[in-house]
Amino acid sequence: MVKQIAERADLLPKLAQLFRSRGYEGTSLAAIAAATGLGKGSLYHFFPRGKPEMAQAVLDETAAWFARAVLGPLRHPGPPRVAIREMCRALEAHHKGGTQICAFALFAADETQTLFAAPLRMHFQQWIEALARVLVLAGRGAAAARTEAFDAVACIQGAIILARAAEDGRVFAGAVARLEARLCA
Amino acid sequence: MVKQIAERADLLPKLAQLFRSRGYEGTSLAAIAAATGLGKGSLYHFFPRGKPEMAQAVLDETAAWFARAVLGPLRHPGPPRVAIREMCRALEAHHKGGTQICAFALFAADETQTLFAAPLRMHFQQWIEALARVLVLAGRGAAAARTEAFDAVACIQGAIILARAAEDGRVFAGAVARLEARLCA
DNA sequence: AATCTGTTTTACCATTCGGTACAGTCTTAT
DNA sequence: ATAAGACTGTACCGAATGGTAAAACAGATT
Repeated sequence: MVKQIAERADLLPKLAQLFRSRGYEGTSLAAIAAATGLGKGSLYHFFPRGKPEMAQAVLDETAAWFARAVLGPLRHPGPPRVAIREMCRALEAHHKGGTQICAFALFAADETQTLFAAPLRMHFQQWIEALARVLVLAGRGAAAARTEAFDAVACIQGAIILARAAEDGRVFAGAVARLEARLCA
Repeated sequence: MVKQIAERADLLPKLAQLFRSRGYEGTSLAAIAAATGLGKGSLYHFFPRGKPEMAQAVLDETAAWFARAVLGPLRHPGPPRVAIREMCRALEAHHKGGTQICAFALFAADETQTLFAAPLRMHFQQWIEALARVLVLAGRGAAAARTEAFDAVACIQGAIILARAAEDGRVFAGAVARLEARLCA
């Protein structure tokens, strides 16, 4: 086995940061090459199908993180408030005060990329369902739990947008704190 | 005065639709020319400074609509629940079941367009403040009204994202209905 | 030393990008 | 009638786009 000087996985964080801060269309291969220090040829060695494959890889990695850091605690048996707390901590860390937009929300806004539609729908659906189940464990009725879970996820996504517009990271932390209190009530 | 065959204002709806569905970077002049039926030369007649001016015009028009249809009722003296109802009806109509993203949210996600940062910040700030004032009239304390107004706006923005991801307009209508009930409680 | 494999570099391609130049066509005022 | 101004279509520009081809390089294996 030949030692890999650079690995695909090493590029993903920088790729994710680029896409999340400038959008899919707004991120050029030249910008990616500059940010990673690799030529376009090298990029195509790791992602033979180009930019769409890079975006897909970012989405896959984000989905993996999300399954581990959010869905995991939510689905794990245990006190509801612990699961909710872990979800909130993970979100705060991932979005860094709301300055980093959700990669899924980014592609949800862009309807030209219909190839991402299915994973997107699944992502939010799984999130809402897992959170609703926790809320049922916390004593809510089935229907109320589902609507409350939807509103909670919506509130998170909206708070990221508002935090970016306000250019103030504290508003995101505040929104998450209020959400946690509301869900644990 | 020479009669204007086409007016700038006539182009704005199509421009808004393009930007809102494909993003700023994702909307090319060729696409705009095709959608409007005008050549690039004609477009530059109405918008001498090109694409940024077109986006600015869309933002301005959206801001005008928003001031009329949302801020107006919120600031008008009258029963709080009437103001809230008018806001919700206006949002439902404007976003057409969540299929049409908020033009402001669109540019909030894209940090490359820093020239839109100030209007963006003002837009959401004014909205939250106006709604908070209505909630104070409805009996809330000042601090609670402000956080509740923030969460309400965040919930709206997030619901649009979720509605687009789910490709189901009903979820947006449901979220707005729940919001109205919550605010009027 | 020669080979092999994975990686990087460089140069290049066709297309599209935002934007410009300008000739020409309308409509209206004089 | 004619001049002036409002508008339109076409052709074009340099730069940047996403993407490709292949030579060159490095490290391990033989």
